[in-house]
Amino acid sequence: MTTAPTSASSTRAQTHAATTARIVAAARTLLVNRGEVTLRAVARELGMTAPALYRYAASHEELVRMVAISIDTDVAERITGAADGQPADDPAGRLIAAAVEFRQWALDNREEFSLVFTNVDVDCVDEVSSPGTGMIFSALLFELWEKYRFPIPALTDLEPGLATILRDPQVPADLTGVPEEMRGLVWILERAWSRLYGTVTLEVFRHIDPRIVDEAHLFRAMIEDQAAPLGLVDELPRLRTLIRDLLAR
Amino acid sequence: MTTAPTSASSTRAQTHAATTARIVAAARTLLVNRGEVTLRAVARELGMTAPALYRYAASHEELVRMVAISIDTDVAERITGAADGQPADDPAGRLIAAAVEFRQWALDNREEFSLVFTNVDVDCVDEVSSPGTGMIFSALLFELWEKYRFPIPALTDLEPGLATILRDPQVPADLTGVPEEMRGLVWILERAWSRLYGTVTLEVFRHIDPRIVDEAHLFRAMIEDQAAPLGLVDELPRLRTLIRDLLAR
DNA sequence: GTTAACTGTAAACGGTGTAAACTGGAGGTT
DNA sequence: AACCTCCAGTTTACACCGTTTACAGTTAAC
Repeated sequence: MTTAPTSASSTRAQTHAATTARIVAAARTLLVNRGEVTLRAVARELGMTAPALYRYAASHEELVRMVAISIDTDVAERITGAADGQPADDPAGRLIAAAVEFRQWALDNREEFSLVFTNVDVDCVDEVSSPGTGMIFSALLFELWEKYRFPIPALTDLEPGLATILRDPQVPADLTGVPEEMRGLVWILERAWSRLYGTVTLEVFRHIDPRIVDEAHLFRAMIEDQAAPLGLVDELPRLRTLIRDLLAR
Repeated sequence: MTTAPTSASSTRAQTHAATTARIVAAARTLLVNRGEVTLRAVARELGMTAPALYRYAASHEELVRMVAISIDTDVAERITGAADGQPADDPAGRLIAAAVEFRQWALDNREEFSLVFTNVDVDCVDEVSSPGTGMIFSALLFELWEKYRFPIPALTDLEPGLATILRDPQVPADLTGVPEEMRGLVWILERAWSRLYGTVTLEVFRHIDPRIVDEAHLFRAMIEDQAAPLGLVDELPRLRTLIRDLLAR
C-alpha cells in the first residue's frame, strides 16, 4: 500500500512539521508573555482560527504537552552548552556549570519551569527518548566518576529492595555497559538529582527568605554538600570560585 | 458611631463566615474530585448561582487563595497531630512524625499539595500569621535543639551577607527572645526545610523512579542525612525503626 | 417602623475548548 | 496532463467559564 517516500513526496509531511513547529513556538511565546496558552490566541498569532489547530494537536492538553517537550529539549541544550563552556578534562566544572545554568534558567523562566518540572498532568516528558534534562545530568555524573573514581556503594550494602531497583532502574540514563558493581552510581545520581531539583524548586516557588535566593546561599551550600560524596573536597576552593563566577554572569 | 458588638448583633458576620466556610469546603471537594475549582460548580454545589459567590470572594483567584489557606491550615493541624502522637520528651520523634505525615499527605493529595506548595501565583500563604506549615516545623526544630543542643554555626563563621539575613530573617518562625548567638539555628532550619520540601516535591511530581517513591528509599535517606547536623547519630537506630513504623501506617 | 445593608437572582458580555459540516487547493497517482 | 483523493483551513454552533450590571427580597439595625 505505502510506497517508499521519495525526497519530493515528503513535502506533505514537511510542511506539517513546519507549521507544527510554528504553533509550538507561538504557544511558548504566549506562555512567557501572557502566562497562559490559549488555542484561540495561538491561532490568532498565526493568522488562523482555533479549530485549525486540531489538525496538529488532538486537544489543548496535547498542545501543552508538546510545549513542555519543546521546553525540556531547549533547557537540555542550554545545559549542554553551559557544560561545554568548561574544559573537557574538567568534569567537575562541567557538572557545576550545568547545574548553575539549570538554576538560572529556572529562576528566569518560572512559568516554563513549573510547566515541565512541577506538573501533575504533563509527566510524559520523562518518556521521551530525546536527550532531556535528566539524561544530560546523568551523563555528566558518569564523566565525573571516570575521572575522580569516588567510592560507589555496593548493591549488597544497600537495602535489598533498593538494590533490586538499581539493577534495572527507570531513569533517564544510558546504562548499557554499566556493570553490576557500578549500579550504586545510579543511587548517587538519584540523590544528587534530588538535591538539585529540590533546591531549585524551593527557590523558584520562594518558600524561603527571598534574599537567600537572590544571594544563592542555599544553592551554593547544596552544591558544596555534594563535594564530599563526589570526591571533590580537594577541588572545593577552585570550584567555589568557579560557582561564584558562573553565578555572577 | 460603632457601638460595642453585642452577642446578638454579631449574627450578620456569623452567617457570612459560615457560608464562606461552606464555599471553601465545597471548593476543596471539587478540587479533589474534579481536579479544578470553578465558580459555577461551587455555586451549584451550594444551590446558588455563580455571581452570588462574589459576595464572599472578590474574584476566582481570591477563592483559590482562600482554598489554599484552608489547605495549609489543615495540613498544619495534621502535622501537629502527628507530632503530638509522640512523647512530649522526644522532640526527635515528634519532628520525624511531622515530616512523615507531611510527606504522606503530599503523596495522597497531589493536587492540593501542588496548589499550596508549587504555585507561582498563590504565594500569599506565607504572609498568613496563622500557624501554617512552616511555623510548625520551626517550632519542632527549636524543641529539638532545647534537648540535644547540637552545634549552631556562629554568624561570624558564615558569609556576611548570610549573617545579615539571619539577624532579621523573613521566615515563618517565632524568634522573639532568640539571641544573636543562636540565629545560626535559622540557617539550620532553612537547610532542613529545603531538604524536606525538595524531597517531597520530587516524590510528588515523580521525577524519579516510582519504586523509589513507593518504598520511600529517598525520603528515608534524606531524613537520615539530617541526623548528623541535628545531633541525632546516637539515636539513629531507634529513629530508623520509628520511621518504618510511621511509614507503614 | 422605617431604613439601610446584605444576600441572592437573572440577564448578558466576551472568552474558552471542542465538535461537525463544509470548501478550496495542492499532492499523489494513473 | 488529468484525475481524484486527502488535507488544511473556515464557518457555525454548543456548553462552559469568569465577571458585570441591574434588580428584588429579606433582615438586622436605628
